[in-house]
Amino acid sequence: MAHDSIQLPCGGDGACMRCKVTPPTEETLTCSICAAPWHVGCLASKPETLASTLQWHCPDCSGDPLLPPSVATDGSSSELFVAIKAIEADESLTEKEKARKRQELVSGRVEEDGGNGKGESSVLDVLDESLNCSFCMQLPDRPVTTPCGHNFCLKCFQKWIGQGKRTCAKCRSTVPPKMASQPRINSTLVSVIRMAKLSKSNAAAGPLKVFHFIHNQDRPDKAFTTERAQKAGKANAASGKIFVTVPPDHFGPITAENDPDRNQGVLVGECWEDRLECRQWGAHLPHVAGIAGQSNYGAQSVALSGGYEDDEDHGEWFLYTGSGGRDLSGNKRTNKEQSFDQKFEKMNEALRVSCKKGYPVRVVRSHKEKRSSYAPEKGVRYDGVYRIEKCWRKVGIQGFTVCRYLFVRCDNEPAPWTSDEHGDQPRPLPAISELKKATDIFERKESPSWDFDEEGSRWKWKKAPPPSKKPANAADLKEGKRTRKAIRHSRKLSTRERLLKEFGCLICQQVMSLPVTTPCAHNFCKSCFEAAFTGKTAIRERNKGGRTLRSQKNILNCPSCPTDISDFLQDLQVNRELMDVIESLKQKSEENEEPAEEEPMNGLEESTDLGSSDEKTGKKTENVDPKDDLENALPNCEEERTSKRRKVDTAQVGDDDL
DNA sequence: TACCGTATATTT
DNA sequence: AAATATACGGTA
Repeated sequence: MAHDSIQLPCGGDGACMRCKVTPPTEETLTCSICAAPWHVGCLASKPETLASTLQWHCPDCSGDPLLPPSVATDGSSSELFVAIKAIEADESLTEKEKARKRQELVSGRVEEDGGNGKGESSVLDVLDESLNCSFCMQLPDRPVTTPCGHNFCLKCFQKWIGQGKRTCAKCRSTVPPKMASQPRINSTLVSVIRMAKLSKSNAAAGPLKVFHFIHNQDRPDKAFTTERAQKAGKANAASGKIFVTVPPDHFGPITAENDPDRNQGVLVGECWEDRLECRQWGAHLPHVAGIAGQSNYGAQSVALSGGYEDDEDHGEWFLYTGSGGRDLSGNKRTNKEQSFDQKFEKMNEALRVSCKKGYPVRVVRSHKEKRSSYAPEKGVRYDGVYRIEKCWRKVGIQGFTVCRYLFVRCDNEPAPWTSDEHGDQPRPLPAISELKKATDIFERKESPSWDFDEEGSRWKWKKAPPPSKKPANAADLKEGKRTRKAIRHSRKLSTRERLLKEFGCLICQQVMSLPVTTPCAHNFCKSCFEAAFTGKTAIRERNKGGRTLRSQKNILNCPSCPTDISDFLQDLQVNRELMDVIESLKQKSEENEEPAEEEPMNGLEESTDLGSSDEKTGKKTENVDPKDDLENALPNCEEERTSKRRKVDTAQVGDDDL
């Protein structure tokens, strides 16, 4: 975790890691998110108000999540400051209790929720009771799960690790090095928590908004152009039909109007197998290059694929590196070695134009980015739009100059890794320490074209987007016929049922019993999980096979991904917190047992029945696709999508067709 | 690890 | 209009 800030918290011994002094209590400040203590004297900016003191977020945490809107009142923060100190000094309290007390102090309430009487609303309580992160006592933000089955916020966990701890904060089990260095976000929990929150906030309001994670269902009309290309495999394939009708120089989200096939647009969280498939949905058109743009017009999208080691990903914001500086002679497509300096020209200039104008830039993340906690584990995922707030040049890791860009998220839909019900709100820019050594610093002077509209509480175009210079994809215009959208209805599931559905085992697809969570953040029934390894011993002799046999340790892969989880298998721990949640949900579901009216669940064939005379090869029927229902709970997280299964989500009420 | 079909921006 | 340069892919 490269911390950009030179501000540092106090270490395990209480000494400030920056100035090395152990500050007195009154000079320490505790982060309300990660609970780490900081030396006030070493902070660049101190909270000024009472409220902000109580809700103070440390530089690590505040660089990223929303800061509480700064309160205008000045204040004698001292009293509350003192109150907090008192709590912290109270030896009779456990850390947990302290954290809770702090929270209560801050919020001035004992427990959120309370009201809303209806049984439905208390699903949040169910999660709350079992799943809370023991650092901040909130439902985990970007939840990560230790092999011992305890759930924390990513940031709280990283903070803990950053203090040199290598044990679980809850049970003191050892945290494996891989988990410490590359914690994976547990997407099932992300979805479930968000869903629970949504169900609460929408209890009285309109239909529940669910974020679909839909897999690309069609293949290109013409996947290959030449025999040779076909033979050589996908890497050499022509990219095929573009399904959306936006022009190639379209900026911003792709909306339903431009998605004739599905009429829903490209939603945050959508995943594709590879860059070619991603391209077909228009999220990022170049199938090799990381930047889509034109130097005199702007950049529409970027990919984070781990190709540039200077990149630094913090989720809602990241530092991106320009392209070029590499020797591509010899017919190479990429080259890890940089051999000359980058300049603000071509694609790098295009990015600078988007910065200058404040255009929204679509961002996709690829599984190839291994250093980021926010990368999908497979394929390519659309993560929404970001703005480039500033750019500059600096000497990169390899010693040559690189162009740098600060991307900050500004999308109306929540990012795939948060459980927030809403998208971004304007956030303060993170402090970037490398700016001190930067040259050619460029910041936007004019007001951004894409900006937050306070009235509507949404991001939108404040100035007209630049006129497209290219024709919209004509492929779809040829047949005027609209795809008939499959009608899929199912009986309306209660919130609890839908939540339960999220807890599907990745193997049996039933609601998990005795759930276990792998270090790679996949969830299974304990029995299914174990069954997947029966007959495979932890020790195996490898007499054959071309390789030399080195360690005796068997490589046992997660059933959902290539991660070696043999260590995890050795000491299999049930995720009890998760299990408690499931049990409570089940129990309450049965209690409330309302006979739901069965509605016909019809065919949901995913629309391959294009009205046109397409030579659809009718392939892609690889999946038996058990019509979904509670029993066939398909987890709907992109991280969890392992096969070509299709998510059949039906939560939207008005999703009928023409 | 080597290698190549492709798409597109930019230059000729 | 055609040629060239470039690109954070993907596969055997």
